[in-house]
Amino acid sequence: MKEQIDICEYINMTEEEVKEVLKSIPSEDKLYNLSDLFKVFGDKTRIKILFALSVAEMCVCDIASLTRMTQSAISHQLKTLRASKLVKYRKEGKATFYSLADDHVRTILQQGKEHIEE
Amino acid sequence: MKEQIDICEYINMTEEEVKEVLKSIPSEDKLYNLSDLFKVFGDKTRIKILFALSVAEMCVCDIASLTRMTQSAISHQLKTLRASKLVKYRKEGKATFYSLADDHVRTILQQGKEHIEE
DNA sequence: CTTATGTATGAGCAACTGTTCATATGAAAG
DNA sequence: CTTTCATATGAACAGTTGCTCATACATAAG
Repeated sequence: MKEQIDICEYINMTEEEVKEVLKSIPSEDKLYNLSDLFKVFGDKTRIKILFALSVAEMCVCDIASLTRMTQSAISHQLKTLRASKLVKYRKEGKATFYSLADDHVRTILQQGKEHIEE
Repeated sequence: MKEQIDICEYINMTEEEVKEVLKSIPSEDKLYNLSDLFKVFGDKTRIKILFALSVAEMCVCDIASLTRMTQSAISHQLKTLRASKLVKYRKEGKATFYSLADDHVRTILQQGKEHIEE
């Protein structure tokens, strides 16, 4: 990231607009967290898991069975989903049951679906 | 992706639930498009651009200036954003002006922001 | 104790991604 | 025509990612 303001000769905006635009761009820190969050949705296996969990709580082997993925692959991805707080879990004997953490997940998936279906 | 149904001895769900879960998982084709869409949001530079454009239409050099990125980097990313139909553009003389394609973009960004701010 | 089952995790590797650099294209000005 | 400015794009390279395989851990059963 270089110092690079004014690469073009003029800016096609009023100073007022420039201020507003700069204000609208979140801090580096938030941008980092935000892009990290969306990266999690950017994988077929993980959205598959999220769609499945949006219906019912499931244990790891259930998820692996129904998504037709290996236990290891699912376990690795659940770790990612846990880290982003998109799923929560509870242990019961040998099994671990996962479910969606909150409703933002459903909303984001829904909006995405609407966008591609247009 | 291997044949891998029934990796565990029993499924902890009723047949009814299994059916519902399988119904909730979109087709491979849709999963591909969906994860591709979210991948686009999974990059700091691109969300920066989207936040900027959510305020005002801007030309490439404006975006580069205000996001403090090189013209080339921005141009490459705008290509990605165009491909996902998240931005639209119009040419005017030497310049190309970009703007947001629709409101799903704003909603998705907003929901993401809410999630990380909790 | 030993064994079996469900889950988690580290290493390794192929595939993908985002940037830089060099260059091409296209429109306006001289 | 040539030059200049705004934008687009291809190649190359470093960094990242998601899988598999092997293995470790934890709980339950024998």
